[in-house]
Amino acid sequence: MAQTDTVTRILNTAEVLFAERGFAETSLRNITSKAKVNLAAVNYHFGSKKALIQAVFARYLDPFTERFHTALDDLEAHYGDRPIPLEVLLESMARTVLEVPAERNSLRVFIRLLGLAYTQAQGHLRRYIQQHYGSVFMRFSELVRRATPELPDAERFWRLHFMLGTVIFTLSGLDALRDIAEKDYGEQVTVRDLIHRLRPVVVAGMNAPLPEAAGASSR
Amino acid sequence: MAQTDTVTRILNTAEVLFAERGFAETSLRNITSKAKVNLAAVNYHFGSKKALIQAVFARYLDPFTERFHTALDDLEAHYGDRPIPLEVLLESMARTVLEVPAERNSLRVFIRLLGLAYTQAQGHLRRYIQQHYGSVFMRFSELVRRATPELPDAERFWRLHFMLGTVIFTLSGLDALRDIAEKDYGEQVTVRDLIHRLRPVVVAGMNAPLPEAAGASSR
Amino acid sequence: MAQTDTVTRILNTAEVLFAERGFAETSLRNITSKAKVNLAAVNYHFGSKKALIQAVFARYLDPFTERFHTALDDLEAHYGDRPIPLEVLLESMARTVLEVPAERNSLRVFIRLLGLAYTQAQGHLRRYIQQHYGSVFMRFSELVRRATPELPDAERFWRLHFMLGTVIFTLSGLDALRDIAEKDYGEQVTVRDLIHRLRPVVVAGMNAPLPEAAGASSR
Amino acid sequence: MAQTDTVTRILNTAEVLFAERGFAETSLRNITSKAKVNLAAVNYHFGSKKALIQAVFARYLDPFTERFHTALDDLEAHYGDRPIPLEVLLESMARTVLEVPAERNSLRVFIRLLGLAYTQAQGHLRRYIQQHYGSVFMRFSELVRRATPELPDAERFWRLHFMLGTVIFTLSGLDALRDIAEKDYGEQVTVRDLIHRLRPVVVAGMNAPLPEAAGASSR
DNA sequence: AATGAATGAGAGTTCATTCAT
DNA sequence: CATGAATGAACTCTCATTCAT
Repeated sequence: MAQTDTVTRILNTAEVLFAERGFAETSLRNITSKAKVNLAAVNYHFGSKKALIQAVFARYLDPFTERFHTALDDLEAHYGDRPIPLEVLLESMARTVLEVPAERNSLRVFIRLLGLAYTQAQGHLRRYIQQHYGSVFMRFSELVRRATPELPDAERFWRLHFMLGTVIFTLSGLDALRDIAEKDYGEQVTVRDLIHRLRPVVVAGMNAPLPEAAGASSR
Repeated sequence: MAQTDTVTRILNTAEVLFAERGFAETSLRNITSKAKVNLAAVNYHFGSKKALIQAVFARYLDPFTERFHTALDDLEAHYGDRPIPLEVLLESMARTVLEVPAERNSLRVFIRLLGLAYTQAQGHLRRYIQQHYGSVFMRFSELVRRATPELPDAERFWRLHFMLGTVIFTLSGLDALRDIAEKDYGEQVTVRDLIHRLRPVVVAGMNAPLPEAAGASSR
Repeated sequence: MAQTDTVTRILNTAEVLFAERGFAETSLRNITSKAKVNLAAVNYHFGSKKALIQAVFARYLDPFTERFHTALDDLEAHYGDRPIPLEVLLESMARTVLEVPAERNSLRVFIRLLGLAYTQAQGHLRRYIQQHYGSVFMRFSELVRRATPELPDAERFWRLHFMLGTVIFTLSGLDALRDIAEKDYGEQVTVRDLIHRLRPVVVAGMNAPLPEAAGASSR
Repeated sequence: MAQTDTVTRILNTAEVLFAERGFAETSLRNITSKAKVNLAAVNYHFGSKKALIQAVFARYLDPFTERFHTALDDLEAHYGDRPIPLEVLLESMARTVLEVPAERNSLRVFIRLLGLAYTQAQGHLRRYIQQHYGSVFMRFSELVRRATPELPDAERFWRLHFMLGTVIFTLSGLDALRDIAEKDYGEQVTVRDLIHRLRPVVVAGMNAPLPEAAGASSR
């Protein structure tokens, strides 16, 4: 058992390379040669490159989903019929996001992968994520709805995605930004620091005043 | 001159395909065949695929930079030594962003390209943008600094990028989101609507209270 | 014993797939997955793909050879020194061909396999068949020789193969032809019907007048 | 012009290898290395292996079809309303088959390819041939119908295919048979000799008496 | 007796780029 | 100024076979 088994080695290497360079730019040869594994092993164990990509995500999202459901169960048990405050919900989500990959010591990778999932043209991946993990997001959305009754539904929808963008975009582009920040402000920033910084911004964003009625909105 | 010349045809086609599928996923064959242009034409006119990508960006960013400088000149002339309010700065930027591609009728494409520039592993592109357009961003940053004197420098740096993330992420992932929004809330959303919605959120985010002192954070 | 044993399952599946798609186009994975058998089982039980192909043939040809020898024994016993008429010989062969796979309920598969053996580039198979089953064909040829004393030896040799071609080609390409025939003439044809139709044609072909002397033929 | 151009070199090599070993058993690497041509050239010029296979056929069938139509035109002009005798039709077809590839000095290859087209599992090829060359076969069939008015339509259909089988099977398996014939009967046989031998057999087969009514035709 | 894991070889295809014309 | 032809490299995937257990 001294040497990690092939499947794990592939997954570990793949997630790092995917996160660094994207899906299309990472070839199976890159992965297998770095993982010191036969080229055919990917197809043997996963079936295809697409399936490998999905497996990389599943390894993060499966435990995340499970824990997040549990966390929400606890919150609902505690608050009963009263709505759970927005801050608490966000806090709970953030904590779960931090916990899961912490064990694998690669939060950065996880976030970066999430970013890629949104921006890279991997339709199959978007479908996969929606199918397998859509329900937990729906549950969270519904709780957010109860926490922000004053927001029109459409507005809340968009703001959730605004905030999603804030988080994913920042964290997934972290490497480049971190270099600049370090040079200019002498700070060494971890993902945890950023999440700490993000919290008030996200809350303020969600609670921002409604835009004035669109009035003579052009074209 | 009846038929648009080769270079323009390539640029027009390339920007659409890049925006739709990303850089790596768009082959020169895709571009040249759709543009009805010889395969070798790209290398002939631009030298390489990388140079084509940069040219696509330059066609947007050159006029943008010029106009934005002008707009900032006007503002500075008007406000003199007084700091320009944050809302005004953001408003000015938004207007310029909207104006430039409006002439080419492809705001969506522009935004999507910006998103790709950040998330796709095109180091050369990031370098190119920083080299050619870094100065205008620096000027804008400095003005924001004066508009938000109470924010620590590092905090402002990060918040600016948070907000950049909000905007680019949302707008560049627009197509997918728009489908959902339309189905669920019966809204048909344009980029302009979204910018309208984004404004209060961005302002609130920038003005959010500072995070409580991080305590003995770090990883 | 309720579940058929591995070897038989492999043979059953292999013969069907080979007949449907040919040898090269049928992979061991196709066979083993459809047979619900381990991939390595083929190599374990048969040694190689070639050996499997031969085994598939042997399962038909061994009983065929045995019965055909018996049938010819009977005929020789009955006719003594007199030559056995051509029609009788053909009839006897046809009956044997029909009997053997009838038990396995897959005449079509058998014929199709025979066709493949001739047309697909499996040198090893041709050699195998010739080695193991050449003698019964020789015996049959000799009887045909006595039944058609007026034919020059070379002519008889070729005509036998002409007729072999007629039969194998028709029956092994049956599926495609059957579709056409059914559509155009509203007939639903079985292999038995075709053999019924083939008989007079084959006899007439064998008894056709000799070609006029080739004159100064050559290529 | 000293060295034949790439496309022709590919076609020449491909047709020989296909004829020798079949389609699936011949790799593009086989072809391009033997033709001393870059591997990518096949995809560049033909698009895919399938398209190459079709091109190989078209190079024979296009001139064949044209000439055969001309030959049938001549016959119809000569016979007017009277039916063209079966022997004349077959003779005309045989002559055309012999003429066309004679110029390319590779009748054997052509016939072998035809055999493969029927027996190898290349659905696309069967479709291609039917689409492009179905009409000339239909025209021929109709003339045969008028030449054999006493035959029921279905019977004629099947007999035509019987005879097709005779010819294609024999000629395409020629190499193996020729070896035997040469050893046993000291003959050296050319395709032309065989066609000479085939003629009376085919005619006799077409004119064979009808099979007795199927009576108690079993399953 | 049987199998999951692994492997080297080779398949067809696509790529950005180059070059002679 | 422009292009058809060509190319070497790299791609994902499938193959029959082997081997430790």
